[in-house]
Amino acid sequence: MENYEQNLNSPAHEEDSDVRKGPWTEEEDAILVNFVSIHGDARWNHIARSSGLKRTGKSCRLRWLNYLRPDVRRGNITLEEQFMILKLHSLWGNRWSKIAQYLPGRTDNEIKNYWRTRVQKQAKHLRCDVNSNLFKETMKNVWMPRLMERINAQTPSPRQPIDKQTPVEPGFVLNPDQHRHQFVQASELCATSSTSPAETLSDVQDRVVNGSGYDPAGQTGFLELNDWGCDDGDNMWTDDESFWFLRDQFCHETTSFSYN
DNA sequence: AATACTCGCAACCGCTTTTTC
DNA sequence: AGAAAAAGCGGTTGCGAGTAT
Repeated sequence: MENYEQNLNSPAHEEDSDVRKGPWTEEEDAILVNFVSIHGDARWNHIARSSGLKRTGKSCRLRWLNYLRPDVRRGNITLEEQFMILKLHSLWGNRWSKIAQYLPGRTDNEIKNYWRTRVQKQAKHLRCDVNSNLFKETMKNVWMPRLMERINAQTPSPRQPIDKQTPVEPGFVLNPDQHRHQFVQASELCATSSTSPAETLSDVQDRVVNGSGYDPAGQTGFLELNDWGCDDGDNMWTDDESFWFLRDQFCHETTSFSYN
């Protein structure tokens, strides 16, 4: 731990060989919070020097943004947030800070970690490259509808239902009790778009739905959506306009797929 | 109970972009 | 206008906790 905290191989531009690295202590946190509350969260190098912390400005900024900022939201990523991440990543790729702007309280670092630990793990289990069209199609046509299905199932919609705004189209089944759209099961989906010649979307769907073709040596079995690290009880995000906008948009996109 | 392994996440690094002087 | 400094960003690393053997 000593080596970790006192890495002497710091970059040359950091003249102070006394610079601290590694995990922040409670005392350091308190100093930084106190200093920022008085002087504001700008000019990080100045803060680093003036506060007496033996940290770089970059380190101070990162600690503040990712941990100490009062509006940082901690805890499991909700289903709605998962949906947002998948959707926005499909639009913008690894633009973590841009994605984070649409997830209040979440940091780019957290979203990046979520993607790497959960989503890339899914790709690995499916034996797809995370950047492949095949995996993207699977995301869009299998995981996102299932995620939406679970979101719809767990909470009443706080907004005007979509079915009152738009006609019901192929690809949707209206649930009259809840006035909500219920997505078809992934196994019933039939993609109309093309996929890689070596393996079709339905091949991957087969692994998703049935676990067939899954490497038995893996022993862990196929990961369900429940395994994506969400907490079903944590659903405080359904009032967010961004989420509902994306949900609506996604519902329309999904109509391009049809039943078998 | 001990050891090996896996996973999640905080924090670092290097590069790029923006701001300041 | 240009150089230097600061801020921002995405990729990567490695610690520590939890789990499997």
